Amino acid sequence: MTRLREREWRLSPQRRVVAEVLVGEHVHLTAEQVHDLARDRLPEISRATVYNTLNELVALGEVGVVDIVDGAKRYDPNTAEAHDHLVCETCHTIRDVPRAGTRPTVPKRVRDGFLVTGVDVVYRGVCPDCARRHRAGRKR
Amino acid sequence: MTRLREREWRLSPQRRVVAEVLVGEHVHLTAEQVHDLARDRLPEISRATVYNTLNELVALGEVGVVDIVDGAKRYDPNTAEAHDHLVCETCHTIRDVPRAGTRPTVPKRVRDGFLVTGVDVVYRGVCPDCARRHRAGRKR
DNA sequence: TTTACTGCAAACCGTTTGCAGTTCC
DNA sequence: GGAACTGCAAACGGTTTGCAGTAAA
Repeated sequence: MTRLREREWRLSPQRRVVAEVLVGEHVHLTAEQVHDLARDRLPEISRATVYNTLNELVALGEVGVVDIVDGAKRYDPNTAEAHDHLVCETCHTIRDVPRAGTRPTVPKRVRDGFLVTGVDVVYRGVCPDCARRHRAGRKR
Repeated sequence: MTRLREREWRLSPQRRVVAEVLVGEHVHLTAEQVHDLARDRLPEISRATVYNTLNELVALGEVGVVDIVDGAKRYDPNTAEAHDHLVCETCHTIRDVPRAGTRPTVPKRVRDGFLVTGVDVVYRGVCPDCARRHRAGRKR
């Protein structure tokens, strides 16, 4: 992540911190979460700079945007391998799902001149934690 | 659409108009578009009422929400048969895609206690009109 | 008559933008 | 030194909400 950028980018403390916050597996932070985490390391960083930096990282292809739940975009540093998402309808956490087997396709009759360039698959459900909490709730 | 509702709902001119606007095939209107069309028939109808009514129709299961492009939710009256969506990245129009063949599933290892209740598939690409316009643009 | 719905306007949330000041190269 | 970046605050687009008034049953 760091390497590539040094060739394209003016490196500022703010940008470094935003990039660092996004390192990891199964990371799908909202802009606000990124801002909070970034402020832990660099208290003066502004919301505008976080948004600007996130948009630049997206434009550079360094992070992806996941916009499948509750209004707020999530930023996903895993652009290396294509993957789908499994989202909990209750707590809105997201789990990455590696792609396996055949991908769904649009039947020829329906496609009809439409150039299809990609497919997004989103699985929805209830995560183990929320399922447990829900069971506990009923019992009480 | 009308029938079911009469058992659940207080029927007002505003609500009737919103419901009527949403009748049809391949209908994926934004709230604002619904408001505009509704005003053609009932000029005094307010934005708030349109939003309230749309939310009620969604809660009743009479219409679905499609939230896959450019910030604004689309309202989809086709809840009878499950279908996927094909969206043009350029003009943001949406085409319904009937489901055929097998649906993608989450590998057991990844699922791991997560209860999966649904899968959304979104195909992205360029519609014939936009592709044509794009070609014309290059030629010029 | 009563309860539920409407319209208005203000509030809201996530995000973007204009601008003056600052920093990186 | 100059272009590029930052922070602030205001503006934005889509959506929701509080409230006083109105209308469906």
